Amino acid sequence: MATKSKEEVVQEFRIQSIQEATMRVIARKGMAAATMQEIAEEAGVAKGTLYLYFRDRDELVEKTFENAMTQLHDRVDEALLAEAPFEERLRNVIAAKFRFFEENREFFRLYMSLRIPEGSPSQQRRQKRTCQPQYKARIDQLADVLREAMTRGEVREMDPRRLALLLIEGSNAIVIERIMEESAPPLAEDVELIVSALFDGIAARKPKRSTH
Amino acid sequence: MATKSKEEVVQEFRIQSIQEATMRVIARKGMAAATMQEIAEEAGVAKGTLYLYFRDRDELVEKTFENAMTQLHDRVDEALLAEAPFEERLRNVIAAKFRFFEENREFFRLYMSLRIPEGSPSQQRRQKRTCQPQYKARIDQLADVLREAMTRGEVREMDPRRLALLLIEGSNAIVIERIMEESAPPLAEDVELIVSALFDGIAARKPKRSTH
DNA sequence: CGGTCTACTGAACGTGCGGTCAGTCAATCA
DNA sequence: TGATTGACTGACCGCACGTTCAGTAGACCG
Repeated sequence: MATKSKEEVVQEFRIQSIQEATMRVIARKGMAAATMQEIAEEAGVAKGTLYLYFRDRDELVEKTFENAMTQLHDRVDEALLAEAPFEERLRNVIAAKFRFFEENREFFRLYMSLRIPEGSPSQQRRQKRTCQPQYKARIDQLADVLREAMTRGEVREMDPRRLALLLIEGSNAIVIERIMEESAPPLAEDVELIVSALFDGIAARKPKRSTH
Repeated sequence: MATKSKEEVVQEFRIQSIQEATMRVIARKGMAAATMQEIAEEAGVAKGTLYLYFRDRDELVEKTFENAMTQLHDRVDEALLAEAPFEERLRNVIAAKFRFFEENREFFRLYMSLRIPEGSPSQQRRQKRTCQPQYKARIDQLADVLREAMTRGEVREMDPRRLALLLIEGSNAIVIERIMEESAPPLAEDVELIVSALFDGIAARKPKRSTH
C-alpha cells in the first residue's frame, strides 16, 4: 500500500517530535549534559518510550543529526550546484547556510558537538562512521567546486581543499556570532563581508573589480 | 626566601607532570571520556594524589588549559604587537600559532573542547568564567589590531570583529587539518595561503601587489 | 633507633546516568 | 461486552565515574 496507515503517521509524528525535543535539550544543556530523562520530559513522553523508537542514546543523537543535516545539505546544494558565476553561487551558499541556522538555532550546538569526536570509545566509532564522513564530504564537495572554478578562471589557483576549510570554518564562526548576538546585523551584510573579503582581499586598494 | 625549597620544586614538578598527563589523555580520548583514573595512571600516581594538587576535575582541566593558553598567548602576542607592517605581523602570528600547535599536539583536543560549553551546569559556569572570556579576549585583541591597521590604511575598512573571527577560525581549521594529516605540507606554504588569500583575495586577477 | 610527620595510596562510597521490563490501560476486535 | 493487543510508563538495575579518607610506608628528627 502506497498510502500511509494511521499508525505510520502517528509513529512518524512521534519520531519527529522526539527529535525536535532532542535538539532543544542539546541546545539548552549541551551534548554531554543532555540526558534521556530530560529529552523525554521535553518531548512529553516517558523515558522508556524513547527506546521504542531509537535503540539507544547514540542512535537518537545520530538520527537527529542526520535528519537536520540532510535539510541543510539540500538547501546548500541547490545554491552550490546552480548554473551561475562562482561568486554568485558562493554568496547564495553562505546566505542559505545563515538562513538555515537562524531558522534552526537549536541545531547549532549539536552541529558543533559532533565535529569533535567525544564520549565513549563506541560513541567515537559511531561518530567516525557517520558524522565525520558527512563533514568531510561537505569540504570535499566545496573543494571540487572551487577547483572547477579555478580551471574556469573564476578563482585564482591555490589548494582548493585548504581554501574550502578556510571558507567553511570562517563562515561558521560568523554564524555562531550571529546566533549569540541578540540583534545581529542584516543577513546580507555579513554575507557580503565574507564574499567581498575573500574575493577582493582585505588589503586596502582601489576597487579593482566591479562588485556588482 | 627567594629561592625555592626542595619541597616546592618537587611539588611544581608533580603539578606539571599531572597537567601533561591530563593533556595526553584528553588528546587520546577526548574531553568527555578522559577519566581521573586514566589521568592518574598516565601520570604514574594514584587517583587520590590528583586531589592533593587540584580541588576537583574541573580545576585540573581549567588550570591545564590556562597554562597552555598562556604559552600560546605569549608567542602570538610577540608577533602581533611587534613594530612591522600588518601583513608581516599577520604572517608571523599565524606561523607562531601553527608552530605552537605542532609542538603541542596534545593541547589541541582540549582547546577545541573548551570552546563549546559542555558538561554539567557547574562546569558550564566555570567555563563561562574562564575559558570563554579568554577566547573572546583573543578575538577582541585581533579586532583592535585590525581596526588600527584600517586607520593606518593597511587594511580595507570593514567590520574588524567579523574579520577577526573569519581569520582565527579559518586558520584554526587549517591547523586541525595539518595535525590530522600524517605529512602536512611545509608550514610556510599554508601560512602563505592564508595570508595571500585574505590580503589579495581569491578572485583570479593579475597580481596587483608585490607579494614579497 | 623509636617516634612523628606527611605525601601518597586505592578500596569504598555516593551519585547520576543509560538502559530494562513487568505492569497499565485505552483502543480494537469478535 | 469481555478478551486481546500493544503502545506507553516509570520504578528499578547495574555500572562507571568523581570524590573521600583511613591506612601505609618512607623520610626526617631528636
